[in-house]
Order: sequence, then C-alpha cells, then structure tokens
Amino acid sequence: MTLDREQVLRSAAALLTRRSTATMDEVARAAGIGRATLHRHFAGRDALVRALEDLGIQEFEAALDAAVLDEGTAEEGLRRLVAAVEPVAGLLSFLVSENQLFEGDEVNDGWNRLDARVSAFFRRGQERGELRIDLTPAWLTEALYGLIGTGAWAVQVGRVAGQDFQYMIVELLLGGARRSVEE
Amino acid sequence: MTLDREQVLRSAAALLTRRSTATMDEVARAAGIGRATLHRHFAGRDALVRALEDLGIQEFEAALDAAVLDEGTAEEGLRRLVAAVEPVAGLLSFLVSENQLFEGDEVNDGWNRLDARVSAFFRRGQERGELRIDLTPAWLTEALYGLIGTGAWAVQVGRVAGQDFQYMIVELLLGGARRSVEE
DNA sequence: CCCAAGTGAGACAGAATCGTCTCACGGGTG
DNA sequence: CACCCGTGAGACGATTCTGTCTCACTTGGG
Repeated sequence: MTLDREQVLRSAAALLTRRSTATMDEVARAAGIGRATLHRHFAGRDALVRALEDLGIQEFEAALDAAVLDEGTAEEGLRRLVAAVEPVAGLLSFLVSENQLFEGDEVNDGWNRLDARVSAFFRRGQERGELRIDLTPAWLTEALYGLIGTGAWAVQVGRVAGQDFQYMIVELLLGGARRSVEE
Repeated sequence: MTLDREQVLRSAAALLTRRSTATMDEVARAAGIGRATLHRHFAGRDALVRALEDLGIQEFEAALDAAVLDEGTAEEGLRRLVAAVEPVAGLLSFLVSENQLFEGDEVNDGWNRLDARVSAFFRRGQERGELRIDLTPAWLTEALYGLIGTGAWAVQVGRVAGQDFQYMIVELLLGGARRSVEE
C-alpha cells in the first residue's frame, strides 16, 4: 500500500536515462503507479529530478566511502570505486547529462564535493607517481564520468557484456592514466 | 536574404547539445531567424533532428576520410581522426546522446556504417599488434564517442583548455588501448 | 523603377502535458 | 466489523508548444 519511494526513483532514473523527455505519466506508468500518486510525492517534474539528484549524490557518496580510495594503490582504489559505482551507473550518467542542462543557475554543491573527492584521488595518484601528470585531475574525473555513462549505455544495448563493465572502464581509463614506460 | 541552411543547423546543434528540450522558437531565435522561416525549411522538430543527423553523419564521414585511417600506425590514424573530428565534436555528441532516444525503431544505417569503419580501424590496430586485444573494438568505438562528447563538454564549461582537447582524448584513449609492457 | 520571392512578426486552432481535484475502491487497523 | 488512510482512475482548466496561415516588409533581379 505505502509507496516505495526508492523504487519509484529507481525506475524513474532508468526511464529518464534513456529518454530525458519522458512524460510524468510515463514515469508513473514505468513505476507502476498512478500519475496522481506520483504528483502527491513529487510536486512536479523539477521536484522529481531534484529527488533523483539527491539520491544519486547520496549513493555516489556511499560508493566513494565504500571504495576507501585512500587505501592501497590508485589502481586498487579505482577498481573498488568502479565496482561500487556500477549499480548506480545509470542514475549517475543521467545526472551527469542532466547537469549540463542546469545552465549554471544552481549547481548543487553536493556535486562539487563529490567532484573534489574524485579529483583529489587522481591528484594523489599523480603525486605518488602512479598516474601520469600530463592529464589533469579534472579531465580524468570527467573522463571517468563519461566512461561510466558510456559503459552503462553500451551494456544496456548489449554492445558490451555486462560482466565486462568494470574491466572495460578500469582498463581503458587506467591504462591511459597510468604512467607508461614506452613513449 | 536566402537562408543559410548550414548555419541554421550549426546553431541548432549548438543549442540542442546544451539543452535537448529547447523549443522550436528558441532554435529559431538562436539561429537569428523567425519561427515561421524555420518551419518553412524544416517541417517540424523531427525533420530538424533528421537534418542534423544527416549533417553530422556527413561531416563525421568526411572526418573519417580526411584521417585516412589506413595510413601509418593506429596512433597516427587516431590522432588525425580526433583532430579532424574536433570541429564537429558538439554535433557528434548531440547525435550520440540523441541516438539513445530513437529506441531502435529506425536506426540510421549511415550511422552503422560509420560505426563499422571506426570499429574496423581499431580491429586492424589489434591485428597489427598495436592495440590491446582484451578491449573489444565495439567498446573502443563507444569509448571514443564518449570521450569526444565528454571532452567537448569539458572544454565548453572551461574545465579543460580548448587547446588540450585532442591531446587529452588521444592520450587517454590510446594509452588504454595501446599494449602496455608493464602488466 | 517595379515586381517577385523570401522573410519576420503575429494570430490562430489543435495537441500535448501539467497540476489539481474529486470520487470510488481496498487493505490495514482499532 | 467498521473506519480511515492512501491509492488509481479520470475529469478539468491552464499552460505550453506546435504547425499553419496571413500580412507587411525587405531585398535582389529584370
């Protein structure tokens, strides 16, 4: 009887990731609830997206915590991070592309905090000599987001096997970021 | 007096890349023309997107031709490709994200042809021993698209210097794809 | 100089979506 | 068992966008 708010948000994220113009009615149908009920819990589309943001930030932050980026090498940390992030990849990629919409009007500072943590992680890797220094932490951070989004989509359409998600991303990103002897 | 169709499409791409929900009126304003004129040349939003697709495919194909991927090493080919693609990066990233919308109903086969060319390029690189074989050509292709889109956005918001666009993408992607002695 | 073609601005109806409201239904609780 | 809260379904007006049309204006060619 009582609405499962989390389940609604997850199905909404899954739908909006594929089609960001989806109707409130479609979002409701996808969640298996009525449009009226959806409006009772989220006062309009903006509120829904805001709730998705909060959920995404919260889950991404949890993934960052779970990855304990401080421990071990940069490679180990990144592998843990990507593994922890995989279940949230769809939601995350939605928010990243959605962030481009909010034209600087109100950038969620929770997002900035996450950016800072990821960026700092890459910077530490550079300082320890584990990562190349000619690729900026900001770019590595953006590239990580982009690859996660691309990977999630590639898996969804069957272009990449789901079990290869982590491997593909980490190997590609890290191989590029890792200091190479040749060259 | 006569409408510059190409210029309209470019400004439309620039706008729609940032905000895919932009109104026909906004698209017209951005192009500096009236909404009526826009409708005279593109019968509806779908036709506009279709025209953008055609333009993007055409320009990407031209970039592929200009890059002469067959000549030289995979690294040289990729550098030429990214350089040739840079001016079209915005349009390209729009189409990639837009492609996710067309839910398989009518996949432009021109797009498949381009995919095949890029994918074949990576495969040749693998067969020649220049690229790692544990990352599939399909994934490398998707990753290239993703990084181009991410890079274009990062430059647009000032997170990455515009002059670093090519370097960042090629170094990251190639470093990951290139066979590494360590490991 | 005049005319034809293309354009911009605005009006207009139709369609789609939104947000709210009402009402009947059903499960859980006292 | 009866009550009550939350829900689904649908109606409703308001808003927004769309696509088409008209009309006056500008520009370039004859």
